Amino acid sequence: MTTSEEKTRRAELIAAASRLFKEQGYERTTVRDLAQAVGMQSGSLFYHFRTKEEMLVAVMAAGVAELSERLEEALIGTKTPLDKLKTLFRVHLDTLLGDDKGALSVLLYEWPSLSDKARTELIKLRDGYEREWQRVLDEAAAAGLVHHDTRLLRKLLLGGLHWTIQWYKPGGESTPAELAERLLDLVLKKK
Amino acid sequence: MTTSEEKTRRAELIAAASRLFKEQGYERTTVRDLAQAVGMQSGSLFYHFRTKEEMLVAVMAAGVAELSERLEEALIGTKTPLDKLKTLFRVHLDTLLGDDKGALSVLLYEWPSLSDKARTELIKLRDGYEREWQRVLDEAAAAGLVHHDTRLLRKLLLGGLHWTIQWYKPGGESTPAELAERLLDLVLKKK
DNA sequence: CCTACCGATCGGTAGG
DNA sequence: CCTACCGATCGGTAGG
Repeated sequence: MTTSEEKTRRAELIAAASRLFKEQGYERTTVRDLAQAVGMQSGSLFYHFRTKEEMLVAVMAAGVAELSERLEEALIGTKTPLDKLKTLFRVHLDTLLGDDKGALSVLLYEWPSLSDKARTELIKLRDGYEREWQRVLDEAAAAGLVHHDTRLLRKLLLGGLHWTIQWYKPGGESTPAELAERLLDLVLKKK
Repeated sequence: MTTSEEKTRRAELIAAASRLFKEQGYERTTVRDLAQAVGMQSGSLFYHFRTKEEMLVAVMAAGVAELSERLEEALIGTKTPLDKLKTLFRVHLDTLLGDDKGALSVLLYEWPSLSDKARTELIKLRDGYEREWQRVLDEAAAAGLVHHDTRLLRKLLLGGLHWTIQWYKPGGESTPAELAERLLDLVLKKK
């Protein structure tokens, strides 16, 4: 079926765009780069996406969707507030530093390239993920595990985790999972 | 004297570039934008700077220099480890969120636009600032104020502080100085 | 510092 | 999805 082939091709383009946008940045990636990465002519891109920006939106939406799904799934098996807290950190860093194809890092760092309309749309999706963080942090604070100013704590922690991609080197002293544990330890009031 | 006039003009260009690079990003700012901001023709820019990238380097170098000077100056009047810790947070957020013309935020977010050569040069300057953070954190840890894993703590905190510019809104519930205090409180083991 | 300009490249389109 | 192309814009330069 043509439709399913088109979906596959579209998915390939999103995967390639994730990688290229992460490596080179959105602005420095040309439509010719993108087309070449999947073996088509640059004009053919616009059969799948109306504009280059639409590709960015697709990448970012895929990034937040994957992250939210992973977190939701990982939280299912958890019981204690501490378990949930650990899961928050681990899923975030595994996705950002580990097996992610780049969509999450594009989501974090390419906001300035979005139009106002697209930004508004994506903020809604991102807020869903942050609300999940807020819920888990509130529960942890109620259990005395972390500081009670959970809204600010959420911002500090997410910022700190987002920033790991600026300095983390794979194959170094810590895996993403180990790093998650060490970072959590920095803000834990008791164990 | 022509020389001092040239210096003034160069400083004006760096100030304009700081503002424009912060507002629009380096890639989306054109040499025509930059020239217009100081009232000259676009070709005339290249009398002051050899390339557009040289302007970015100048902005980033100015950003880290100002930040380091501010911190050094502010630390002079401090005595206790807690005082020094507070100064660390306050200077960083005052500069980033307050009166800064934009150079610091450009410094933080435009690394991917640099050539390898320029990046190496700027890393050295930035490392000086981070070493100062490390010293203060080590002293605070020795006094039992913060977690002993100060290297990772430094990364978490600097990341968290850098990220504030993504969500902080001037005129909101906290001034940069108040925010600094609240954030420090999140990682303080005792007071 | 201006004038006048250039080659390269960009995102995107028409027609098939 | 390709071919062939376009107008706009980009960073940068030569000559004064």
